[in-house]
Amino acid sequence: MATMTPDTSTLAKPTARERLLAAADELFYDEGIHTVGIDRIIEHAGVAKASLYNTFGSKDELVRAYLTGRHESRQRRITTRLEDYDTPRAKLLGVFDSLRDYVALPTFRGCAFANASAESQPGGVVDEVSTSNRTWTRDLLTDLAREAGVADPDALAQQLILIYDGAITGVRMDHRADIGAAARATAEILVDRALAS
Amino acid sequence: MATMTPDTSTLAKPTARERLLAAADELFYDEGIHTVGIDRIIEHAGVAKASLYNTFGSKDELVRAYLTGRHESRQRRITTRLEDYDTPRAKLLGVFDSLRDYVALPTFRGCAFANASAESQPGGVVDEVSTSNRTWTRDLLTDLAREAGVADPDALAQQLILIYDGAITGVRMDHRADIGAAARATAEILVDRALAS
DNA sequence: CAGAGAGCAGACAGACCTGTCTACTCAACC
DNA sequence: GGTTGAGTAGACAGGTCTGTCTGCTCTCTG
Repeated sequence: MATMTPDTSTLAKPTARERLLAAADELFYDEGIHTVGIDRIIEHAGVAKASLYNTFGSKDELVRAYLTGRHESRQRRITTRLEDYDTPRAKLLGVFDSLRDYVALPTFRGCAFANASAESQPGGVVDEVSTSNRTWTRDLLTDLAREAGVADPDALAQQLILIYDGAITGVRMDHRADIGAAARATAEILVDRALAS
Repeated sequence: MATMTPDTSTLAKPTARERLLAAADELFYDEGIHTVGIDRIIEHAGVAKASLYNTFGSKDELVRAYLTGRHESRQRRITTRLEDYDTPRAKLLGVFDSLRDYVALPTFRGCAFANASAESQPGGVVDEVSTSNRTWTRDLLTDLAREAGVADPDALAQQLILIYDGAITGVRMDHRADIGAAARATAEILVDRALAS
């Protein structure tokens, strides 16, 4: 049963791929994709340039890996969080509990996909990963709204996405600590209103 | 009474400054600031490189002029629109009428300030202009909410900003035509709820 | 011990970017 | 008609960017 695949997540020193991905994640997210050059990334990762190009092939593919990683860790973060809640209504609001905690982190600097999209050509790598990330969120909220028994799940999901995106932009631009809580409260108003009708 | 100042907005050929600003506005907004080089701008403006540096001094100052122009035209657009409405409540919703129309334009590509901010160093030119733009919006909504007589104008303004920002992000990322209307409808729910209590 | 695979260090090519500078044109105005 | 100001065209410097390539050093495994 036990395979020989090394458990890279718990012990031993990280591979070049992992260090590159960690460096890209930090630098791209903090400073933007165009602003951060290959040299900064390999220096921060403590890795040779050849390792980057052997592993990823191009900066564009590194960007794809960076965004894919963000997408997956976001899915994990929310999915895990929702296990703490029982009812569909509680899960809907749990998404906003997760958001509230997330935007309060000192490392928060907005939505990685929106940020990347702002400085990329349409139709490129960024659009691909962004789209699947957006779809996942909308589906999650629509499904939960349906399970909760609201009359128009699409409409409620759309309202909640407005709040969700708005909180991310607001914290990013205004640096107000209370926006996460305000979003959670506003979401509750809209959920309960949809459940009441 | 009639001065000799040429009315550049109505007739005659635009000055180099105006053509540069128009080119910067279009290219920076469509493709991002880092992506668009000086050469593309002067070519699009039909202007010599020396004219750019004589007029603005640096690319950074051109960026500032671009964002300042966006800020001012946004103020004009909303202020003018609000003259059509009588009551504070109608004006609050008028902001979202304006938003709904604006995000429906084929040229819409999100918030110029948020986009610029995603690819700029904190504390630079972008932050300066962005901050005044954000403050203006918040003050506008807070003042209108107060005039409308709601119990907690700050809270309502915060909720409406969530919706406002969310609509901009949503249209930008999802390309859904109906988000503008959904934002208007959600704003109405929150305004009326604040007025009822 | 020998060999292989992974990674490191860094030079280099070629493109592109910002900003400067020179030399020329043209129109307005006293 | 001469001067002045605004603009044009384009070469150029100096830096930075991505991506390639060569040669070396580990470390693990058979």
